[in-house]
Amino acid sequence: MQRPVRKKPQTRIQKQNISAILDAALEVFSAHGFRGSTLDQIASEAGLSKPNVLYYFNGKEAIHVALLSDLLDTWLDPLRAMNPSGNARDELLAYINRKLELSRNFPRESRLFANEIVQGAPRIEEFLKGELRILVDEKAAVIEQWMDEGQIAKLDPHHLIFSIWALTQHYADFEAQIRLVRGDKIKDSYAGAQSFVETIFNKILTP
Amino acid sequence: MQRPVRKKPQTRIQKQNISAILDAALEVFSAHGFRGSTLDQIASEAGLSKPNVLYYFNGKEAIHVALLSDLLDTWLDPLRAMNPSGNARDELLAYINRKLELSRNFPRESRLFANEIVQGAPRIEEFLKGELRILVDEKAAVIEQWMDEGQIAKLDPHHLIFSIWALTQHYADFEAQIRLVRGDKIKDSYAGAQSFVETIFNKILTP
DNA sequence: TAAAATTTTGACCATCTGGTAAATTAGAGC
DNA sequence: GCTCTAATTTACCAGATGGTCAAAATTTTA
Repeated sequence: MQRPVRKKPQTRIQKQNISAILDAALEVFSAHGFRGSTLDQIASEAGLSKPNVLYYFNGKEAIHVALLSDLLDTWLDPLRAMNPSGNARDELLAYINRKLELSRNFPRESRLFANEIVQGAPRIEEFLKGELRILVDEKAAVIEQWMDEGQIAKLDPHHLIFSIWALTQHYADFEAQIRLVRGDKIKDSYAGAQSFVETIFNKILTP
Repeated sequence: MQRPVRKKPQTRIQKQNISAILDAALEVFSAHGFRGSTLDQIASEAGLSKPNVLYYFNGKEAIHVALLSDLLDTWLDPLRAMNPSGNARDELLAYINRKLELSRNFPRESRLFANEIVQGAPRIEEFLKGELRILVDEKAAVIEQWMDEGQIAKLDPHHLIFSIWALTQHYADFEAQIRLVRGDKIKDSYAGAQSFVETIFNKILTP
């Protein structure tokens, strides 16, 4: 009678359905937020019945938690990859590009995250003031070091990081606004975004 | 038997209650999104009973629409106020400061807007591709003119506007993230924000 | 102050939603 | 094929939620 819940996928059907549910849930949660999403929507999107979905997860909350856990893990990677002993400008621009790529390739994940934050981050508070904060403080110190060495312009390193987040995530999180304001003029809004963001950060970082 | 619905407030009680409801709804909607908010929450926050709230508005949707209408109107003002015959850098920096002030003074309104956009802007699509788009295109042309005159650096004017939105709204919309990442170190996160944003846009705009 | 109009309330609904239990079906291993 | 387990479905339920209605209370007006 042991449910597959909270055990790593074993059978092929489990792997397949759990991944279908998570993908469906990402679609739905990122578009409507946690409370705005229903199990019926997720089930239907996954091509399963509601009770069948609940056979694989202990509840709506559990699906959401599973999604966020997966996400938060990869969310830190781009910042973590910034190398303190590398060249300041190169490292920062590479970080910016990694963030922009993340927004381009995983817009649903970005919006899932955005939904959480806009609504006060009730479910990821611990992550933000724990892991993320430690990493940010650490990298801010690195950036400050680079500034002291004169490699890049002197700015508030925390605000610099925030500005990178703001600009890169904006293209995923506010995609609807950009698309509607620009109309059908532009196919891939990231094309221009990439070169624009690179240009302005080059200016920003120049001492 | 005529309900006060959709008539401009007349009696003192109407004025008072309608404004209490809108304020409560702003609080609740901006924190939980449309579907995440309940009439009970709004009623309780407004200090009224649910049927009493529905005496003043034709339903949950109507309250939301009323809020957004009020908001969208003022949302355009800062951009609209940009004077084509003024000095480019001064006008842009003034615009940036107006947007930042709006985020600082009306964070709930900003988050209400953000919630809408992140979730695909279902209720303000017409506004975005109508009024907003026209205004943006118009102002983008002005900015391009300034660039051609050599007053400021040549950049994609649309992306420049998006970057201003991204940076200024970030402080309101992602306030939770900033607060939790920075911890209790900082009292007013806007203090640093204002000078940071001004600094980097000065660099960005320099030819 | 009495009549008329406005405001508020309490009791109620229909529907939606997250979730459960038991029974049924499909699949894997032998 | 047979058995045991995994997977799926059908039928439900309890609580939440948006909304209604008529009666009661309050305010305004004459």
